[in-house]
This record gives sequence, C-alpha cells and structure tokens, in this order.
Amino acid sequence: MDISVLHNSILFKGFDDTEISELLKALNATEKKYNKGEMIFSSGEITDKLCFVTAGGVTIESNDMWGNRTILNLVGKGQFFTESYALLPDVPMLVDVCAAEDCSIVFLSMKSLADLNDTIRARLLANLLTITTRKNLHLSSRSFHTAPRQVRGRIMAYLNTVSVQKHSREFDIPFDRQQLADYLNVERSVLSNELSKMQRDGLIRCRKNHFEIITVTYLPG
Amino acid sequence: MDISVLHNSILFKGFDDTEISELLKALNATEKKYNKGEMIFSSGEITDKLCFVTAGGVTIESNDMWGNRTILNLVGKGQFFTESYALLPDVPMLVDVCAAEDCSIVFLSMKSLADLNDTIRARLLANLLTITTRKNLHLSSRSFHTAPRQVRGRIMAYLNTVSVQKHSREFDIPFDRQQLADYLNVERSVLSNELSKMQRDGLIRCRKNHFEIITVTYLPG
DNA sequence: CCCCAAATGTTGTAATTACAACATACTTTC
DNA sequence: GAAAGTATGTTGTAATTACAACATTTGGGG
Repeated sequence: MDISVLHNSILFKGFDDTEISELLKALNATEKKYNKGEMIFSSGEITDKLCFVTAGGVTIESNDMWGNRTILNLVGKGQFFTESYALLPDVPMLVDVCAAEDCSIVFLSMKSLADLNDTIRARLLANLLTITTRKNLHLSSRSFHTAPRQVRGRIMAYLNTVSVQKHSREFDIPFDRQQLADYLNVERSVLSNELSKMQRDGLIRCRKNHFEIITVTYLPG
Repeated sequence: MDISVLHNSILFKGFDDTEISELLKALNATEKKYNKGEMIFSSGEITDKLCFVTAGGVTIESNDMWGNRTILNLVGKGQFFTESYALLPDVPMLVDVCAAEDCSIVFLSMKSLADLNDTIRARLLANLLTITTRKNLHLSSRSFHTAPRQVRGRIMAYLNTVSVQKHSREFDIPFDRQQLADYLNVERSVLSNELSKMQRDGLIRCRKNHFEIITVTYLPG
C-alpha cells in the first residue's frame, strides 16, 4: 500500500507515522485496483467505507435509465470520496462511482470509528469535517458551472474557475471532451462545436485538454 | 431569542439546557430579522458565522450579472446555512443568501470555537460534521433534479424526491413557481406550460404548491 | 364588492440544443 | 508505418427552450 500519499492526505493531517499505521489497521484499510471504466459503487448501495484515491482518478456520476451520464465530480489522487455515505450509513448512495482511468483505491471502515479512543477520534472527526466542507464547495462549484443557460456560458464559467485555481490563463483540465460535456450537462458534439466557435471568436485557444483563455471578459450575445 | 428551536437543532444535539445557554454566549449568538427579499449575504463576502433559521426561510442562490437566478438550496426553519464558509474562513462566498420570506436568523461565531474546552468542542464538531454531511446530500440532490435535459424530466425528478421524503404521493412543495423554475434551472413560463401539459397527460395534479403524483412511471418521449 | 398587486397560465416566434451521421485527427499495437 | 480503435470536430434537421407579451387567476385591502 502506498503510505506516502495517505500521509499527505487531509484525513491524517497532524498524525505521525506510527499513529497513521495504527489507524490504518484500526480502520481495516484495504486497497484495490480498478481498470478504467470499472464501477466501484453503484447507486442504491450502502457503504460505511471512506474511500481514498492513491492513484488515478474516479468520477462521481449519475447514470439514468436512458444512458445519460451526469458527472458531479472528479476525484483525483490524494482525495477522498463517499465520505457522506460513510458517515450516514443508513443512506443509500444516489450516485455511481466509476474509474475515470486505471486507479487504486484505499477503503477505510468508518464503522470502526466508534472503537477509537476519544482523543484520536476527535482529531479524525475534525479532519473529516474539513473533507466534507471542501467537498461542499466542490459541489457548489459545479452548480455555478451548469447555471448559465447557454453552452458558451457554462464553458466560460468552468474555465474561469480552473484558471483561478491554477493561477494562470493557461492550464490543463482533467476532463476529456465527453467527460466535460457530461460535467457541464451538454451534448458532446455541441460542446466541440462551441469550443471551435470560441476559438474563431478569439476567446480561447485549446488543443486536447490544454486550454488558454485569451479574453477574460465574456459578454453574452 | 427563540431557544426552543435551537434546542432541537442538530448542532446542539446531546447538549442540555445549561450547556446550550453557555455555548450561545461563548459563540456570541446574535439574532436578526429580515424581510422577504432582503439580502443576508452577498457573493464575495467572507464570514465566520454559522447561521441558523429560527423562523421563515432563506434561499441559497447565485445571481449572475444578467439577472439570472439559480437557487441552489432552500433552508427552512430549524436548519443551518453558511457552515462551509464559517469553517473555511478564508474562502469568499460564491453564493448570495436571500430571505425567501420574512425570517429570523441566529448568527454563531465559529472563530470562537477555538476558545472552547476540548470535550465540548469535540461534541460540537461531531454535530457540525452531521450538518455538513447532510448538506452534501442536499447539494447532490439538486444535481439529480437538474440532470435531465428536458423540463418534464427535471420536474419529475424533483417531485419524486419530495414524494419519497414525505412518504406520500400528495404533498406541498416549499417553492412558488418562480423559485421552482430557478431551482430547476428552467424558464418560469416553460415550467408553467409543462406543468399544464403534465396534468393534461394525467401524470400529476397540482394547484399552487400542492402536488399529487398520479403516475409514478415516467417514460420519455 | 371592487380594485390592486402578485402569481400563475398561455401563446407565438426566435434562438438554442439534441441527436444522428459522418469526417478528421490522434494513439496504440503489431 | 499500416490498421484498428478511440477521441474529437463538423454539419443538418428535428425538437426543445428562451423570451416577450399578454391573459387569467388569486388573495388581500380598502
């Protein structure tokens, strides 16, 4: 198991190596590898596992009965997922979790939290609070990215966020075209088309998943 | 200040009357009334206040520069909001908070958390964790309600959720038409129109904000 | 009971998107 | 470096939505 990634995670912030090893044991940590496209959880499942990405990445998505996918979030190396369901173990999952690429996941049993001593548990809970709070902001972000009614507005909303996060007008995005379309809740072909128009209009430049924002001020029309 | 609502809140679960009174003092609890439509927070603001609705309700919304509103969440009596921003006090708010009706809000300073003794703080943090976790599920819910591409699909997704929550095919929703439209990210007139069609098609019955689902199985086309 | 204001419903047209089908580019494997 | 497979770009048409304008209903105050 790749301990180093876990050591730098938010969950174990403030814990030393010995404590982390003991915690991993206490929480029944297990690791499993998945191939791109494999399903890790399906909607309706119940779990008490807090999941951690040690390699690769997964998408949190909703797939309706007509095959439409909506990507709610992309969880990359060093990040957690299913924390909500792990902490509210009565609630069946509303989402699917799917390997966005070959990846490796560590599962931690939150049921076992109760067995820890108070001090350790308090420190863990404080860290969990940070995780859920940040996840909240991520979920809110997507709402802003899908709020504009037009495709161009959604693209710009998303690209602006990434640009601010990376402190640069030039950056890579973690999505391919189909994933970005599913994240922004638009048709892939319409997305491709709009990206072309935006390049012709001199708003952006892009090649594959590398983007450059030429003009910041986006005006509708 | 209306103590009884706070006593039954998730935040103070497990605390007795004396402890709650002390905590309210320690967290500099203040109460303020707002009229319908009044702004409580604007996007860009920074706050360390955890907010609690003692009466009425507020909307968490995004208003873009062209006057388009998107309602992310409706927070009613007995519920909390801005917990993410209170706990991550560096992060400027992405949303506006607006009084959906005449309401009364209690503000709790999270900066003051640090001054509490370890035991009390640990218990509070555990309760905060429940609040943020539930908020996460609410935010996810909205994503499912706005995931369908067609208006009818969005309406059914939303009504189904409410129906499940209330354990009944007949229920009131907390939104008026404009609010529901802004929550589902569609035009108000299109929403009204679609509701009419759905009644003609025998899917639902509704009058004002009272709804009845006639047929559960919704098939596209 | 009437008037007013707000909320909701209806309709038509312009604009946008969905969808399918196809074209091109890029990767990987042998 | 061909072949096959995947990802991305382009285009046209049908369907849907946005928007504006107007009609109707509802719920108070006078």
